[in-house]
Amino acid sequence: MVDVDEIDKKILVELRKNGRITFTELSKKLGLSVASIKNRVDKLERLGAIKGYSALVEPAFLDEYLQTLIELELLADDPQAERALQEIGKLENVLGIYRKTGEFQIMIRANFRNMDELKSFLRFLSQRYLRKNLRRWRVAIILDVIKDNGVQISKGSQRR
Amino acid sequence: MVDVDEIDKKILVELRKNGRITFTELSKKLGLSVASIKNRVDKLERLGAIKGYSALVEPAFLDEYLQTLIELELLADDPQAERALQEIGKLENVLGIYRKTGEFQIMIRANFRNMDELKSFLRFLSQRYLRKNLRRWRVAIILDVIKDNGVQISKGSQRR
DNA sequence: GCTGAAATTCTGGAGTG
DNA sequence: CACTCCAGAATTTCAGC
Repeated sequence: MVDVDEIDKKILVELRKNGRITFTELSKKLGLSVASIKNRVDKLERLGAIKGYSALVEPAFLDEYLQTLIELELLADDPQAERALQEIGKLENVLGIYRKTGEFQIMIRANFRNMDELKSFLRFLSQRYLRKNLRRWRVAIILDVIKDNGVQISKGSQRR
Repeated sequence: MVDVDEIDKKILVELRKNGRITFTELSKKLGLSVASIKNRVDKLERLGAIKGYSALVEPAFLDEYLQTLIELELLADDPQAERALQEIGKLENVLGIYRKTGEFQIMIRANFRNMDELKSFLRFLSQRYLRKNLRRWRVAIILDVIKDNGVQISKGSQRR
């Protein structure tokens, strides 16, 4: 990775741990002026090293009582499916979509208000988007989140 | 969820999409004064609705060329293992740890610089932490991230 | 590239209806 | 709850090194 030095990497590590840290704090931690920190963060965003920022929201507060990991086995990687996944990614309750190795090539992380919503999502997936391509799926329920996106979640946080 | 109304939920949704949005911008989007937005965000953090903030970092910029999903099958949920998972969560390259249903009860999302680092992490898991408890694991390589933590990632971003 | 300093914008508290 | 007010911080821009 050209254009990115050790200080930049430290900035990335800090921002992954705390996405709302101020440039002022960063400048104290790393011993650079605020202006330099800003220049570097701007550069990192421009280079695509930082894709965005996100708050880690406890799903229950959005009435998302069901956290799931859904794996999909597709028959082929056609561009159709690729586009379908982009579309699915626009849904607010879909937190992550990953292409991966293994029996199931796609992993979706999605939250739902209840079983009915999950069921209609699965119906939606097969009917609307991945009609011929989707061979089977597997759903796991997330029982507890210990760490998420680089942020350690306090124990027993799933209580309501 | 008592204490959380529709406006609060909109705030959570916005912050999940953009964790660094200013209160001023939020106030424009939602038609409330800046002070009210701040009061609400403070409340949401206090209530634990917001667990933290994170930047989405393209792993290659941290020399993390190997993105993985590691599943663990544990023999029992003893408190030992619970503590071990907390410890593992302190590692910077471990982005997520989830307890879940299914054959494998734990899913870890972790990034590595190379195969050797992955191998020593797996050795570490079984030797150091989960000695008697760990029955087996399964590793999948993440090939592409389409959406992550509520933030859509531009297509073909995994190129290098 | 980094810096300090000025201009602008945002945040955090106190207080009001 | 939501609002205004305002002091103090943080951010942004820029000239100079």
